[in-house]
Amino acid sequence: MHQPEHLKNAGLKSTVPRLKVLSLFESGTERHMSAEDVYKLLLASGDDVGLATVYRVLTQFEQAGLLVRHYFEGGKSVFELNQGKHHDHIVCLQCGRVEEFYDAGIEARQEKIASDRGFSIRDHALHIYADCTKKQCPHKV
Amino acid sequence: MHQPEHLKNAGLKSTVPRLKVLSLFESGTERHMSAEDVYKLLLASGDDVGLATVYRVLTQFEQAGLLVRHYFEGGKSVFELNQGKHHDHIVCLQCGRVEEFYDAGIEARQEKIASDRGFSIRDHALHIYADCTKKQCPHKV
DNA sequence: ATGCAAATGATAATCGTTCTCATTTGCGAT
DNA sequence: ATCGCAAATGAGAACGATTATCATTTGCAT
Repeated sequence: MHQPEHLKNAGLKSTVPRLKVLSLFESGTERHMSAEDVYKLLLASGDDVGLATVYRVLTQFEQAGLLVRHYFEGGKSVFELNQGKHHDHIVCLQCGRVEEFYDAGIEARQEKIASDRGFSIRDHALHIYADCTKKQCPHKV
Repeated sequence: MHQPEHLKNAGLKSTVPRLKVLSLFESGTERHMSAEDVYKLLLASGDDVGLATVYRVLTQFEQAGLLVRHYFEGGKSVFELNQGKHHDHIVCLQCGRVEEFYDAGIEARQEKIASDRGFSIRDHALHIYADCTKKQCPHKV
């Protein structure tokens, strides 16, 4: 069990709600979760943390670099464990499933485009919205 | 004056609020505007349309293909005239300025990535968030 | 064990957006 | 022109996601 170290390293004291949220992400049950998702999953497993706390903790984890926040279409933001390596996303419009990808060529071209125009990139988001043509895509997640 | 034709072609009857919103976009004052931006600019120029109407009209124009909607970070959506040619965006984090770009190589790679994984692209959004290094970037727009 | 700053949770508040519904308007038929 | 009515509007309520408030609880250094 190394979660407390993660929190300590991030300058956050290890409290019950923070440990629960972190281990939910580390459990790998769902890689991409909204605040609502986290809240409901915790409730379902008998741990009751307040919704406000979930929001606070997610934001703190994002600032601490433990989680990455994504703004997908539809308004609500989604979080995932920060595993160091940047990647982009394909979101299935049918089932909401999120798949990750990385393409060095795309990354390189973005850098060139930005610098050609006098910008220095701080962040970027490439979201592909698509229909997955596989049959394991029946329902909304 | 050809706005009424645009509306007619889109199957929308030409009403005062719709014409005002459309000509605001066509005036080129601001290329990218949120509902709030449109509402305030119209009020400022003496035309008072209701906020609800602005939202409705923007959504209708999007559905009719007259406008394109973008979901940038920060939650609120932003609209721009649909000029047929797809492009992506660089958003300056300092001044909020939005610059457009198109890169055939990036487009092609996206297609390949998606089809390799069994997805068919319906839409995509590539947003680069950056600092523009030029001096004409003093303030928040 | 003790104290206190930091964290929590219930609730109110906020923000962008959509809905409701009574009133107004565009426009085809007269 | 003008009548009639479906469609559109506007004011305000409602809504969903998120943030702020604040009294109570908790982690943890002493």
